[in-house]
Amino acid sequence: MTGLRARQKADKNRRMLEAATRLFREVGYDAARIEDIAERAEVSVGTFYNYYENKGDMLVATVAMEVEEVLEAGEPIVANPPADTLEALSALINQYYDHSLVYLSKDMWRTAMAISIQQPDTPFSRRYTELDRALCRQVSTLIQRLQQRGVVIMGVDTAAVGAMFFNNLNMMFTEFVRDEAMSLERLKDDVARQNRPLATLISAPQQQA
Amino acid sequence: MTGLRARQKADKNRRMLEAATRLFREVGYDAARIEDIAERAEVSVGTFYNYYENKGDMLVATVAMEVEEVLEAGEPIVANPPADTLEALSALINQYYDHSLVYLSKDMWRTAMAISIQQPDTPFSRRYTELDRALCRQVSTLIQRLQQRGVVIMGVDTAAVGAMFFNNLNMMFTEFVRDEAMSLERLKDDVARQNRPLATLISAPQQQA
DNA sequence: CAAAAAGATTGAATGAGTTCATTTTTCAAG
DNA sequence: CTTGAAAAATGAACTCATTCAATCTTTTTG
Repeated sequence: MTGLRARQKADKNRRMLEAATRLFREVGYDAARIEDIAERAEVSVGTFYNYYENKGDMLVATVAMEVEEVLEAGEPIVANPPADTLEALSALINQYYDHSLVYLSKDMWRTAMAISIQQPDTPFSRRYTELDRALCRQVSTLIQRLQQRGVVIMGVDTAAVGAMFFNNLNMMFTEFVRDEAMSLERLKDDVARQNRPLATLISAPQQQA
Repeated sequence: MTGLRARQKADKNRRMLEAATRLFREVGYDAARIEDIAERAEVSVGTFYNYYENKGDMLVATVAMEVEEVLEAGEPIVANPPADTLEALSALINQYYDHSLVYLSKDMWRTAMAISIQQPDTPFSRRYTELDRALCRQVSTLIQRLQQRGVVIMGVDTAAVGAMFFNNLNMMFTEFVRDEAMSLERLKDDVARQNRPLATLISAPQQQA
């Protein structure tokens, strides 16, 4: 059986994560004070800092959970994509976008992005970066899959094209969370429009019916 | 003649901007205390806050100056670009990148980007966003110019393609400032590689010599 | 089981950004 | 030259995130 100490530790960690996630959503990141999080989790402020390097670390931890889900939800689409380049891309990307606001608010995204840029060497920021890489690879893999199926022409550098699509969708998502008034639909439309030229140019000519 | 008050105000603002810029470069953003900036500029802390909403606002002000220069430096290239799509793009983009570290350190860039994401509604953040838009338009204009000269094929949505190139170069620059170890050369090479497929696909066939 | 070592917890103290009631300076009217 | 009002400047006080020396709990050792 696991030692008492290990169990207590896991339990405290769970309580803190839960308290923080709820508080972040309830009052926003800035207004959620460490003292409050600690109180809800029934630990002291000092204990919080034994588990997390700083306040931002805690937020990035919750974001990482979300991105992992997004990544997983993308797999079936990559495994069995629509037979049209732009449609396949949109299916994957819109899946990302639709999932993005399930657990997190725009405010939380903004803060998480800001932290991952400003403190790139904190453990959870590194994890965030890794997840970004994984998403980028997933897009590249989709292109590669389409190439194998003859939807995308041969001789295209799938890694380069995948990176380009990904950087574009990522940058546009950043713009989306920065603008509180921008809707998900608007985001999807804009990105689809931007993707169209490259998607069309790398596509093989349509088969006749 | 301008009133005494207006002159004093302009002078104080200049002193604060100068003090802040120098301190940021000397000791980094975090270590530069408002108290020190105020002392160097020979004003009180309170006065600092009469001119700038917060510490980050001051940094974004200095960044905005830098971006304006970059934008200006890009104009001659757009006016008279190399006759090859990828070369023209690289010329403009590398100009951006080379200029980026003249006044600002990676640390300052990271902080500025973080602020512009986290507090998008502060006046200087809005200016930063505007400048980003202007850069994006500049890239689109370059593509359009190449199209007019027959280097890029007709029927390409230059705004969409320009946005894609820009979002890619911007995202890659973010990655660059996040990674203290990444060199400018590495950044340029990576971006050129990513741009190649789209640049090639939108290019008109080479004229025979 | 006792004692020592290792691991965790604690919360008061620290320090930096930000606020705001008060004071000082400038300007315009009489 | 007053004087009242508007604008600006001020710095002590406040709010939090973060630290750390002291204390407590669990585990290991003899």
